[in-house]
Amino acid sequence: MPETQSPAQSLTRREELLRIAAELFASKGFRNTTVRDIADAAGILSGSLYHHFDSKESMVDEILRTFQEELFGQYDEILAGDADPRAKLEQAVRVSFEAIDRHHSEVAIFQNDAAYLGTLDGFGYLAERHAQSREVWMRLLREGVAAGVLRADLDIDLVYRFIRDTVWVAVNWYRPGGSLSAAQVADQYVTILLDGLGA
Amino acid sequence: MPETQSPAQSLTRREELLRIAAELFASKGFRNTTVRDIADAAGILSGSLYHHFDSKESMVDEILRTFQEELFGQYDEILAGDADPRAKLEQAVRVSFEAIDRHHSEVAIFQNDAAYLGTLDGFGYLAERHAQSREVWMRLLREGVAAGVLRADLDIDLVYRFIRDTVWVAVNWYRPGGSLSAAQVADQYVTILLDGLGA
DNA sequence: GTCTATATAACGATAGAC
DNA sequence: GTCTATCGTTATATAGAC
Repeated sequence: MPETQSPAQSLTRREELLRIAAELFASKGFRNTTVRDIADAAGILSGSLYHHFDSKESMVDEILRTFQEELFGQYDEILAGDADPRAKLEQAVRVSFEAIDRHHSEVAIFQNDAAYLGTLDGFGYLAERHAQSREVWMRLLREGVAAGVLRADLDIDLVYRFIRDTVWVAVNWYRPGGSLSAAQVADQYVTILLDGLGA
Repeated sequence: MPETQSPAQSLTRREELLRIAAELFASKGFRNTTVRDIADAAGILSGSLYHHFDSKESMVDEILRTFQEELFGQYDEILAGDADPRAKLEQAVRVSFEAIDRHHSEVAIFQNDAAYLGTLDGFGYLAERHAQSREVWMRLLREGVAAGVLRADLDIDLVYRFIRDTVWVAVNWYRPGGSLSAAQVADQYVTILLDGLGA
């Protein structure tokens, strides 16, 4: 029925183009991906992309906003839960690796291009999300120290950066569907973080 | 003496331009830094840069080669030393943070742009150095497990990636001359890695 | 929804004057 | 060693035909 395309079909085409763009942004970087790259991968010409999106920037904007709404919803659930401090830290690490597994492209774009994108108009929410993420982890760490399950002799800001970097940078080598599952990686990371490498 | 410029003076000007370029590559990324950006920062016009260098790529090539020769020389010294396995791991972490402190731009370029640069002709040594770095850390870890100072129940490849990522990604927030010295950061990272965060 | 065709700007790099 | 001037290419984005 070419005359009466459903909204669902339009949405599907739009989402398909966003998925293609996200994979290219993730693997080559936002600046290093041209609209011609995206159009080629989609089997159309570059000009045709502008029927669906206003600009290249609006594409990455939509990709990142959708992903971050889901991720921070999960962090909020952990904070609101009634698990003990050590379990909450473990949950936060696991949720992060699940995000790397299920939204690999989006995490890679956020990890590798957020610094540049944050300088553009309309991307101020990236800095807000960054601050929000810091608050989540810092609160988990402070609760852990207060409860006596985390050692108190370390610089807590440095510990935050250690965990944040360690978790998110894994997107650059972790491959969904590979030999190690996200849960397996998360288990070992939690072990190293909380118990250390020492025998 | 304008007629008889010494080699030292030419070298100084060349090194000054490389330093300016390295800072821009590090803060904005290689692809996102134009030759006009470099020339502007140096107070000359873009065409004048080509009196000193063949291309933008040859500039970053010279920056990375010089840095890596020094860094891997230090790793080799650690491997050849007679310290115990745990001390060698500590030394490797400290040497890495000293590199972040004293060669901040170079480390940032290697951390952020090596994946792209490695695809270019003439940059095959980046992959070689990457493999060499892996061998250094894997050898240190295997010796640690064999000596019984490191726990043996973890995936050693995953531990390698954990340490590598954790150490080098710190270049994105560490600032030379800031409130935390490289040695202080290295001390706390070694503590977290070997002893863990658990109380 | 895609194509043809093109506007406009920025890019890396070059040639020759000074 | 730098400047003037510009070439050739590629980038994002647009206008209108189909």
